[in-house]
Amino acid sequence: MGITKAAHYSAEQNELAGIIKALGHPARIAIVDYLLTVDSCICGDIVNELHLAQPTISQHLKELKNAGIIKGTIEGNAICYCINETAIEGLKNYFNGILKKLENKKFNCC
Amino acid sequence: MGITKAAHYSAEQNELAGIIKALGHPARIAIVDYLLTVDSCICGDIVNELHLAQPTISQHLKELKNAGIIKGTIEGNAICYCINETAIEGLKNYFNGILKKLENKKFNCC
DNA sequence: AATGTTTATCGTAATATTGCAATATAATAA
DNA sequence: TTATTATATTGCAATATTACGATAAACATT
Repeated sequence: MGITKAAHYSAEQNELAGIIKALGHPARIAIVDYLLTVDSCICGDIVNELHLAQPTISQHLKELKNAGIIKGTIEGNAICYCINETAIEGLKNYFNGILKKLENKKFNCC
Repeated sequence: MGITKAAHYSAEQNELAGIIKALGHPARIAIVDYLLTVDSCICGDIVNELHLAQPTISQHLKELKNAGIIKGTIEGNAICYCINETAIEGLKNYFNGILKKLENKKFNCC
């Protein structure tokens, strides 16, 4: 990013943008896709699934975790990552809220 | 962004990440917020609302438009921007789909 | 035609992101 | 203890994003 002026926006706008930004990369969409397909969630095999080096995956996982989109717990040697349902619900509600506001608008002219 | 390897992901993943990324900035969240509050959508006053210079706003509007999140039509001298309901529905459906998949998963252990 | 108004584009500086090799850390296995 | 395995961190090069001043383009008004 460049020089984002976070101070100009509300806390809600900054937080929401942060969460959404975390999903705004195909690798991280792919990680979420993958977490949904596997029934176990010991997820070292993400490195084999995506064509990215292990440090790169680790970095993407960290960003998803910081944004609250995934949760991780230590499972002995490995780490268990899974999707944080609450965060996804929050995003669904945000977009649903936009749709409801659009219904109440007098003009959405374009 | 750095060196994103778009070729490694599916067309759906790339497209979705692009749309989501467009909303992953507080200024663009604020623009969407603002478009929802005004009943007219002649939107030159976005420049007064957000604390950003006119070229910066124009650039953000362009990105939102490229991503399909807003639509713009020429209204004489000015331009009328409004939210593209279809795109928002798509995003809502994506997150709703994740929630449904989570319900069907045997383990979401974390 | 000349002026003003509104939005877009260009060029560029400052900063952020992406990806990876090398290395570190932490737990397990031999 | 010494490997081995799994994940994280560091450091860096390549690239992308953000913001803005200057300017252009398009239309409206006088």
